[in-house]
Amino acid sequence: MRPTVYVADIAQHEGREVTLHGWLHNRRSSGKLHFLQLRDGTGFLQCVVFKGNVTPEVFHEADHLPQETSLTVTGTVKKDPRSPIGYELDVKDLAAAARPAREFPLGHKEHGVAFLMEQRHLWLRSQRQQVILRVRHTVEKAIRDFFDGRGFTLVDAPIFTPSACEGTSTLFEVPYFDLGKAYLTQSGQLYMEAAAMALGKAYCFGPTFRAEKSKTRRHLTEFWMVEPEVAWMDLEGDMQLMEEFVSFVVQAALGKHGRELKEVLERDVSKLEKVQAPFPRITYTEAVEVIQKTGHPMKWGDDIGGDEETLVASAYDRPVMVHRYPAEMKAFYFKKDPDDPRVALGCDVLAPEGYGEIIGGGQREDDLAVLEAAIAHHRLPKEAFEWYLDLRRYGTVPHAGFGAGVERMVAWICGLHHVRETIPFARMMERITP
RNA sequence: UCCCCAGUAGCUCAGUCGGCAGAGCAGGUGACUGUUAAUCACCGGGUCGCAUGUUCGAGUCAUGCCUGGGGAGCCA
Repeated sequence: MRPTVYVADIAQHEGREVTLHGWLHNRRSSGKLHFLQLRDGTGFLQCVVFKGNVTPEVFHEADHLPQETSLTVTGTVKKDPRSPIGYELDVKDLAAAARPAREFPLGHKEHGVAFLMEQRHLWLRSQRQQVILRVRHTVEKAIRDFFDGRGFTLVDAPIFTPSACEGTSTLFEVPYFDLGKAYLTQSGQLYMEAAAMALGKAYCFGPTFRAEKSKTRRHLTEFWMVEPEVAWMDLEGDMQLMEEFVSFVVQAALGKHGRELKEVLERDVSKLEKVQAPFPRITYTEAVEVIQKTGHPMKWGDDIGGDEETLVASAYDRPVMVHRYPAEMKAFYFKKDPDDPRVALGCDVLAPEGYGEIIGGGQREDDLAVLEAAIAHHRLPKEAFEWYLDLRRYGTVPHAGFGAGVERMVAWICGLHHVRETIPFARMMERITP
């Protein structure tokens, strides 16, 4: 095999004869010219087969190769203003490595969502899905870079857990030897609190599972979440961390994929350019007033649902931070506001353009007696939380953190209708294959 | 768990009042020296989701079921 040249590096080879490996993405013909669109994972390159430049056998084959044939092409790299990437390959020779055993199911016209999800393993080959997967990769790398650059330590949380972290959501149950039932994690937060008491600043980044029967564009049963936790941090510090985190990740994705977002995904990137800290902050109480002013029926104590989220978020051109929710609506571990015990020191970040909650977090209850009372109030089994209570028994400190959903962030950044396209193989209530 | 919608060719869909199963794309055979989802001509392609019922006759009407999609609740 000759050293492989990639489409992404094609400009370096102008005027030279090179060999590329890839797949036949599409093919057009115009008599004595065949146009082959070669896809190699790094980009798309038009290979021009002129009848006078190749053998009759090669010319005939070039007009009969099916879509997604794997092939090797040799030719001269030529500059051409008609090409979207500025270059074409003037083909001298080509050989099919493997013709498809049967017709490739995905054409270049429209397909329905259900069919595309059934063919997800093949759908990934489309330009659009390639861009989304690359943005996801960049988002995940930016997440790591952000925390690593601020002295956080990555601490992997367990996937098997003995019980619910929050006691509300439905969990996936699995048999666990002689110990009975285990559950797939729905949050690594409690473990990160333990890690923060050891390392000061810690975060976990991994899959999370929710067995809720949610059928919406914002839900998956298996999704990825990053959860930082910081000792000696209050809600104010936490909110500052949130806005700096979101800004960093969005700008990283924009910097690396701005052109693809614009050209392939048709994203209005000017809206992403505005995503710079600080973000607007309003209390839950203020949010309720904003919602009421729009004529939407709502009273203090009601949850902010999807419609209400959009009403609040659409008032700003940046993500909005809604803090100090009614304590009754939040999990047992949230610390109550000393100035108003009706509300918890929690904060949600709502993305603009109707993408909803991308972050949830806040300051944790650090007082042993108050936390014990909260566990009792929520009717949770105290035995299961003894280790968690130990964190308050041995040198308790104020601490805070949050959880950010990767798929919702990617969907927002890419401007997608549904989170299922942001994860390589989505797991949903009605789908577990491929 | 609840509400709404859809299921007809490989794919996307049309199918009127209940009366012979259709189109575009994809595939095949050709034409064309600049195509960008190329275009043009011709050809092949059907368990109308499943079951029961009404009817002389059901893709079409009724009931039930299955599958999928959208949303609510809940959440990231």
